[in-house]
Amino acid sequence: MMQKYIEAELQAACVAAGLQIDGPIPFGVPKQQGHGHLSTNIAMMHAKQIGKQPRALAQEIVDGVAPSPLIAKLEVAGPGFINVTFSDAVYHAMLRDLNLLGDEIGRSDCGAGRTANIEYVSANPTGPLHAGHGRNCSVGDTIANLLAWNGYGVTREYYFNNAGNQMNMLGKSIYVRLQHALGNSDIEFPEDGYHGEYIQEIATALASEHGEDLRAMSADDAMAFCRKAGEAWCFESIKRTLNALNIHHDVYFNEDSLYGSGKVAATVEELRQRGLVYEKDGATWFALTQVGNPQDKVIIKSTGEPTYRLPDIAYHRDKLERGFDTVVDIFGADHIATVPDVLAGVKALGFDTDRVRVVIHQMVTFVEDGQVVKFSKRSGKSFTLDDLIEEVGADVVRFFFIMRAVGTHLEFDLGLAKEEGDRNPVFYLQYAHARICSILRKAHERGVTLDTEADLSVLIDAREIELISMLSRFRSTVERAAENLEPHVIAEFLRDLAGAYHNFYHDCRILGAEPALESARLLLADVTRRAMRNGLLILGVGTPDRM
RNA sequence: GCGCCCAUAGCUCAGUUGGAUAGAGCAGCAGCCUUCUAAGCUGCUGGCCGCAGGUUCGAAUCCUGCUGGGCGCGCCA
Repeated sequence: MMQKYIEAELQAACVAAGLQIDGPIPFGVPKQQGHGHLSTNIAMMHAKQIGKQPRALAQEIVDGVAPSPLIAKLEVAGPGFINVTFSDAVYHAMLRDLNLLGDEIGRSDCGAGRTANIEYVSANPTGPLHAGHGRNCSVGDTIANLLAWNGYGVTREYYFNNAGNQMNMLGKSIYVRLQHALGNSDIEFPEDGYHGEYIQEIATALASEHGEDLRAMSADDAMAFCRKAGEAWCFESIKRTLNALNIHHDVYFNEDSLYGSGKVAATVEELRQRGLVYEKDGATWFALTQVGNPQDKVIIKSTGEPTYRLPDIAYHRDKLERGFDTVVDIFGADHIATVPDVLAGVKALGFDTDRVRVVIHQMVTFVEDGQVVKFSKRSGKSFTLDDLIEEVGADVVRFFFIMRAVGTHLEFDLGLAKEEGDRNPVFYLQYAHARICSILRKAHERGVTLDTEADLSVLIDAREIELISMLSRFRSTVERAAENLEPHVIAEFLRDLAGAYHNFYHDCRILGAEPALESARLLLADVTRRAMRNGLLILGVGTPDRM
């Protein structure tokens, strides 16, 4: 935002100095105080090609910029940086512009006219979501929010399979528990069955509600009944959990529909026509080695059933055919193996794989009191996402799961998450928001009203300027986070924003200051409130008015 | 063995796509509330950016090779 105030001037000066510049001038925000508000290395980048010393070239450029009331200082520093220090008036102008954005502050239209499909969660209905699923849920939903905030038409999608072996095993597991509940204790529980407590819960419910009917059924019918009831139970559980996290999908896509529509068969056929499919050992293979992948993979088993790979390819093709400009997949690191196969598949079918963006998040470790907490999905003592939400709250769950870069292993500190105090980073942000709301309430009580026309030139404290500077970076930060599909960038930004506000709050008295100053500071606080609120909304975290 | 990810302060992590003296939080130490929320603020302590080379004006960042850890490598998803 600051750049537009200086870029044209510098561009002209560069041309005058004999530089050929294509594209915008690169700017950075110096981290060091005393290096100005904005910095460019343009002279260092081009010094060599026109045979000048970097510092000399930088000086030449600086000399070519006409004095302006907007620029307080323009100087050459270090090996050849050009540092720009704006006058306070620039910040006052920026704050005025930011205020005019109202509740839309932080919103961008850089994705306008484009559509994006984000597929996340996508757990099969074989059980409740476990705590580790929280990362996929939170990352996916936050990315969807980010794209929406940048103007994309966003579709949130959940892909599931309710027809495979896993579902049969779910039905069988429930069936056996049910038989036990009905008194047939001689049936053995399947080796690789689902051991979770919820299986027992479902079985007990079925026994009491449909015991007589089930007794009358054949084993196959009863098992099918159990499978169906199990699926319904699991889906209800999953949706309830997602609801608690404020996650709502637009589309639930059933893998099964790809068979009904003939898309799976068509995919095999088209790959075959391109010479990428062959039969071996009774199975049908996808010749991935022909497109540069390390090994061929089975897409239809000798039993006639497809492996997950085939419908996955058909599914991605379907998403691309639905016309989304961008198709985003959110996968855990344990599913990384499918990515090259699926991409190779859709590429072989003639689609541009640049439209597909795969976010792979690393695994989560839960830690308490310095000890790693071990949970095994099959042990029966699983740690569900519901348990986690109950323990630490939905806001903390969402925030903790997105506060680290997706590519790094996430250590989820349960002790820290449970603290409702100053050590907990979520509260630091919410506290800043609540504090501002409190002041606005108090101002209202005192009859002090928000004045959009307030004279902002009285804001000259370093804390005030720093806070405005932070606010001015909000939109570009949201754009960058969306562009790179990096939710944690927002969390980092909001921490800095909250810090800048707390500093301002501490040093600059608002209520009771000189009327002009009070008015200007109140406006600054309110713009900060809206930015903080929108940032928290992007993260799907609550925005309490008081704490 | 092969593929992907990671390695930065005692701990957990940032680092604006290659910039200046590498930053936060927590932990530790020392301060700040008769005034808008102290869930806050200020200061101090703390570093071979895993190791070794390379690329260039300049590398935590890019390339190569190691070391250590995570996740995968199925006619499971």
